[in-house]
Amino acid sequence: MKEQLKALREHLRRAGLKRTAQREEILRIFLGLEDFQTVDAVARAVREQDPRIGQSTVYRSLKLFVEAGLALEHHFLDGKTCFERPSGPSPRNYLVCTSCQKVQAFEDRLVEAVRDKVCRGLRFAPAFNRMEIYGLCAECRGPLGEDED
Amino acid sequence: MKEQLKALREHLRRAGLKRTAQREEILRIFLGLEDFQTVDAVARAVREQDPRIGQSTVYRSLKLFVEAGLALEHHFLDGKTCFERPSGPSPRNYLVCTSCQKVQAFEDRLVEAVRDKVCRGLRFAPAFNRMEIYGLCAECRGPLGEDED
DNA sequence: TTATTTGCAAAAGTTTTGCACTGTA
DNA sequence: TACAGTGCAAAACTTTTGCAAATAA
Repeated sequence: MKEQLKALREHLRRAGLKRTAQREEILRIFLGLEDFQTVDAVARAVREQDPRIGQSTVYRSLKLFVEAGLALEHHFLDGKTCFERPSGPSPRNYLVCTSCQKVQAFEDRLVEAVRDKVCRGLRFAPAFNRMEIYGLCAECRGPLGEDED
Repeated sequence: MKEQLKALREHLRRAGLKRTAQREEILRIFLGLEDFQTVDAVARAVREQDPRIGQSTVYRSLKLFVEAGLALEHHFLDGKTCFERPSGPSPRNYLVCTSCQKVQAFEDRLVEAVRDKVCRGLRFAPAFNRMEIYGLCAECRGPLGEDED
């Protein structure tokens, strides 16, 4: 069984919520999509596979997945809500291509070093942080060998 | 005359747009508010001072200010649109208090160092970047002298 | 004069909610 | 059985747009 399905059931059990076919179906479909989909895209994919599932259930389930740690909600530049399927401990740092809109996550412990330095100076107690870099991804930038940097 | 008003007029002139009382009035009110207000808050403040100004004009003006470089649009954690009044070249790095919702900008050239390092490795051509740190601000954290870090 | 801007109200898009019915525990 | 979850449609928000009247250049 998929670990995420297991995690969902565990979360439901602990929270005293019920295990339903819809929740598991929506999770399965969500996990099968490309990463960083909008609610609408998820809802359409769900409707395609099972038109009997209502869109409010999709909204409610995605929110549930966020609570269960199975999804992360984002609002990049355009403000549209989209959801990430975190793989492992999430770095929460992103490269967003302004041409093709693709998002890729990255990790770099220097980010946390900056966070600690800044927070110490301002007496800010950090809970979590994120860095977003907007620009052109390797693909949109063109073939290798071009004048770079 | 305020430099921002000058900048607005200059932008209008260059873009072949018209200088109107509403635009200048909304700018004045916007500049007088606390930083990082939602559209709705700006619209309410405008309505308070001059009920004859319609809310679509507020929306249109804020968008104009963004184009003119007089405002920056943000979507922090909750996804709500809010606007910053940039002072000087904007650092685009923020500390967001999860208790009182206050936002403070910060600058640290290490952020740009991280950006360059990451982008070089992934052939990503950065246009701009931002870092957001969520947690408790000094004020919400409590009085000085408490157990810190 | 002429094209832009405004205010209004309607429309469009997104998310939430009330409620009767269904299904899980 | 009891209560949470679902589907639907309506409501609540947020933002955009069409259009006639007003206004800047």
